[in-house]
Amino acid sequence: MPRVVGRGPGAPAPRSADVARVAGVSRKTVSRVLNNEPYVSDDVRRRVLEAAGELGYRLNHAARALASGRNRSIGVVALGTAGYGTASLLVGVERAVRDAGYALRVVNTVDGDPKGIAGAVTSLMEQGVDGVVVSEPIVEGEVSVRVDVPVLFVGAPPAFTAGQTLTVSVGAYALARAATEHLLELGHATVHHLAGPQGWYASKDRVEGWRAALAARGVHEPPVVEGDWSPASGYAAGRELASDPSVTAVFAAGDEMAIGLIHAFREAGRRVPEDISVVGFDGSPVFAYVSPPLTTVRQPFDAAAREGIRLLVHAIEEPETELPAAGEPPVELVVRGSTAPPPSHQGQTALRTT
Amino acid sequence: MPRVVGRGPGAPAPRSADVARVAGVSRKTVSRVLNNEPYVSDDVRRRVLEAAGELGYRLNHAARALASGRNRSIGVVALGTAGYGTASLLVGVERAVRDAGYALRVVNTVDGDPKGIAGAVTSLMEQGVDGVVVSEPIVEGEVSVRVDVPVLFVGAPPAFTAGQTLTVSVGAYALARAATEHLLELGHATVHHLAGPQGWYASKDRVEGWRAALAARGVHEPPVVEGDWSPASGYAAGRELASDPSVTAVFAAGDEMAIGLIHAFREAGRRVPEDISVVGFDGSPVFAYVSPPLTTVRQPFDAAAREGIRLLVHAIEEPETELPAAGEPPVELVVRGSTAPPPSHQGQTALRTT
DNA sequence: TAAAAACATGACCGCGCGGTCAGTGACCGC
DNA sequence: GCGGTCACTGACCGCGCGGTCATGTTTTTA
Repeated sequence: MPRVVGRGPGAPAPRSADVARVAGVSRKTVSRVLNNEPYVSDDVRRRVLEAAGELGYRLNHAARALASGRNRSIGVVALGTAGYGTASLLVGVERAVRDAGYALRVVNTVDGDPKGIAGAVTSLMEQGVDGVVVSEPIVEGEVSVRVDVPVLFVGAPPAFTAGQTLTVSVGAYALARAATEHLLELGHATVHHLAGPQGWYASKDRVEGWRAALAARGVHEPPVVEGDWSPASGYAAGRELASDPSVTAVFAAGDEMAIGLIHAFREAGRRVPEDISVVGFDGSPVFAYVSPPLTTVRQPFDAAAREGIRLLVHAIEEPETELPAAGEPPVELVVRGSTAPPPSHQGQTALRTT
Repeated sequence: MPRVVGRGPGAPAPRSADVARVAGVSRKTVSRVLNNEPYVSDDVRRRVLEAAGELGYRLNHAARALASGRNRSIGVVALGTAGYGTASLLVGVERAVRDAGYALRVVNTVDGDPKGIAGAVTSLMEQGVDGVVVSEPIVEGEVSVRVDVPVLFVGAPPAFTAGQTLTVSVGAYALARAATEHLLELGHATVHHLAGPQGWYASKDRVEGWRAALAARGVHEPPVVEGDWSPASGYAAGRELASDPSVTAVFAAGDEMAIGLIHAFREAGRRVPEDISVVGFDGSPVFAYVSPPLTTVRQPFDAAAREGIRLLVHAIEEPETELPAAGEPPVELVVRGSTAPPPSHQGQTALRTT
């Protein structure tokens, strides 16, 4: 059973001066050891660390931040939903931030509303962060925030005006294109697209990747259907699309929307994948275990988070030097059971047994 | 498009003294306004806030923390997975913490390993938090950490030894009992249980709720099958259980495990819910859209987070007074399509058409 | 009309660190 | 023996705020 040991009410927390006294060195030397500065012998370093351990000394980050002006912490503006995508990204960011030796502060926004983002960023600036991460799904609209630290936009196009702003791609364009091409290669005449909400960058990249794949084959581009990432919105879209017999393949901009879509198709008597193929977007592992198992493209959340934090930390610690270029992440298509050739190509496979 | 406006390199951030100068008041009065202390006229308050807005003044939390000893921030030890449960809880905690006027610091642990938790708590203490939340799924084992702030355990039994430790229930026992009773009421002779990993509190409560429901009806208790929360482990368990014809109802300790379970049953030719009923645990909305739609019990993440943070903030701000008692959250059973009477009761419903 | 409250000032301390500076040995190679 | 690098010491400043104290100045109340 986890046990929590209190310190006892009367004992004040030890300070670096206490450590110095116990180790028999000067306070400055303790500071050198704790900050890995040079000109400290191994023997003294060991003694200082021993004394710190003995006393249960913990560095006071607030005092350090005040004195040095550096906080060793990074703030993230996240979308306050429990979806697989946003949660994965947050987990990846936390790990990358931690590995870089920084602490993480989180502020959620209820939706991607620009005012909410501005407020969240302001709140983070007050808390004293050295850098800010704005997590993938952000909405268009003017957001003017005074920021004097580098800002990383995950999954946004690299087109911002002022300040130290960075972007890291999650490869959404390429993933959307790969998903669409997969369906075209199976023989579908065209591919419909169930997109995310208008104005979200996350939606836009996927629409463009889908569009590019269709254009490359000179295929007719059907109108985009719009959802809101929720399975319910996928279900609603599916009820519309099911009534159109020309629909044989749909690329959904999110796994959960794809699940709603498939449910609506089946309710309408359209089998998946025999009558209609569906590809999702994200790569949630659990949808390998539904029927049909969902074909999807995997977003490289961990890689994007690591790469993004690498850029951000570089911008924080060495603002002068050029930023190392970020490589595009690999495209990973996960073919499972929700995609197949269109009905017209299925004569020989004898799937019409119902 | 979001625009980020930098401050211009040469301008240092304004301080409270600058605000005081512009507003024509003393620095102490500015401090009073910002901390909502009494003895400030409305007129002065307004002038101070105007001056602050004009200068783009932002309070320096590090300096405040150093001077006052209070950080106005709460740390969370979370499980570093992207599952619906953990993500929902984190979102709920973030909102509750923010509403209480505190900032949130997050540290993930790779698994529920006690050493990891100890390290995470230490890291939070260094960062200077006024309270710590240890998120639901923690493992047994001695974890001795020096903590001098209140600690909230979410979903753990209220049995800790020292220090200011609080617990808040997510009602897992009652939910597990309700899930099991639902299956028994449908006429199943007994209910099997696919549990989470041994040693996790989250598992234990659910096992006990299930056991209590069986005992209350004097029903035989089959051996517990153990998974690791993943759909893959549910699938593996399902392959075992499917070979036993006496299995007609399973209560899984997580929605994702339930999904894996159902997949295995169907592969083995056992229909759900006609041959075997399955109930999950969590209430992820997306599983309303798979076939069969998953019957489950909804964990009150938001309510538990709010209640827990209320207790924690109370312990932080008024350590002397007694803690207000926490009410048990309501039990919410979501009956969907994965549960039905056992095969022996289905003669009249004509479901045997294959 | 006097006392008491409310409203505000200004000066100073200190929170626990990082940073700077001047200075001291001890060891090194030449 | 000389300068030079390394490994420290000790003293002091200041980061930006909260808190305390002594000292008013206005408004409200008895």
